[in-house]
Amino acid sequence: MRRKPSELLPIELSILASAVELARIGTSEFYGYAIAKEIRDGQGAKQLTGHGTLYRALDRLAKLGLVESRWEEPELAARDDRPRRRLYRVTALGERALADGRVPDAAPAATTKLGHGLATS
Amino acid sequence: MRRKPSELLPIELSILASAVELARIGTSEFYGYAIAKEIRDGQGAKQLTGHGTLYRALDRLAKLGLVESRWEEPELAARDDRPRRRLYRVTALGERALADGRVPDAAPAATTKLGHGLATS
DNA sequence: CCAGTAAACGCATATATCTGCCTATTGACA
DNA sequence: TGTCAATAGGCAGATATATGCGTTTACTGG
Repeated sequence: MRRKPSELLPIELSILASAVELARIGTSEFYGYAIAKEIRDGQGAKQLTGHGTLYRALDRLAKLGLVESRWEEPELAARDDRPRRRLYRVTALGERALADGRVPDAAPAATTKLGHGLATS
Repeated sequence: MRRKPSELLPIELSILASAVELARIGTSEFYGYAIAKEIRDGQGAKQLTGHGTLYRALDRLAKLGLVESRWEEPELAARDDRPRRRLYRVTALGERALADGRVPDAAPAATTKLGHGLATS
């Protein structure tokens, strides 16, 4: 789909919106399956059929630095007798991205532009 | 299907056989999914389509005392990054059942027959 | 021997995450 | 503007276990 790097896709917006809403309610961390259900119920992104799409979207958001993730403590999942969850939280960058509706470019070549275009790796 | 209590069903025989074979090789404990694959590959029980059938068979074997189960340590599953397994091992009773091809009645009303027929619950 | 019923089976789905593979879409560039 | 390529989406399946529900099978009792 040759993504435009500054724009958020509908599904990504849905995720961030759901997550921020959850955080407002009091749940600071979320996980894929729960978001999937919420999006599906709310018709957020015209129904995601499988879950693959969502998990890949989460990967993208993580790569963009808009969310952070950690694995749930294994004992907790064991106690609740269910598969282990990967817990996500929206970063400050993520919140800004949602508010702006666009990705604040993480490597700010915008203002400073050191060496203008030199490979920073 | 109105089970005859003394007989083992094909799937139950398959499970016990696979498990005992595994034990002979050196793996004393097994788990549902692995057995499912082995049975499916070996055409043990004319292909089990879903896994529900197998897990219920395992429950029955456990209830009969032919296998024992325990949950895998959560940290181990976490380290291997996969869902937690329920580990089974064939009991002595189970081995005997497999050898005999029938269930040695667990509550031996056979020989002793104390009080002949009194409710033992 | 036949009817009634208990129990096993098959299929679907829930819980959770992730990957592969093919298709559809779209931004970028000529 | 039209083509190319990068990427997102969709479907399926792997990893594990478990339950609900309708159908089928087979045992048991009359």
